[in-house]
Amino acid sequence: MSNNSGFFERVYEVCRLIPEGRVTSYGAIAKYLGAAKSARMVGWAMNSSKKLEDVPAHRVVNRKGLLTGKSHFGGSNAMQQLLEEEGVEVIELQILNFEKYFWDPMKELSRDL
DNA sequence: CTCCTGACATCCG
DNA sequence: ACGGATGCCAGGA
Repeated sequence: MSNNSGFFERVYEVCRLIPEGRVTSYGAIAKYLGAAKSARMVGWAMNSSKKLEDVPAHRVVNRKGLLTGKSHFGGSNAMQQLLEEEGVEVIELQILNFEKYFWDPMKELSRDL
């Protein structure tokens, strides 16, 4: 599972582990995988994950807490709505109290790994 | 088969 | 401090 050779597979795994009402950034996931510079790969992985229901890409935002990938959610504010439904306050694709809702895989998953 | 792009982040100048 | 260039992997044309 987590021993997959694919970089994407690891990204999917982390995304699935994101609890509801929580958000994380591409850089956090990338850094957790050991490739902070591969943050764009994380986004690209999400692109593939669009067809995967197990990957809540709407919980993954950029370092600014901005829902950059909302364009991939049908071109609507669906991404923002999903987050609001989970209890995350989002105004104009910008997450309020980003650090408060921020879920760090390195920090959270580090306990079990 | 080869080149470029892709939902970002970080370093160098 | 700000701007431009680089980096990672994989898929699409």
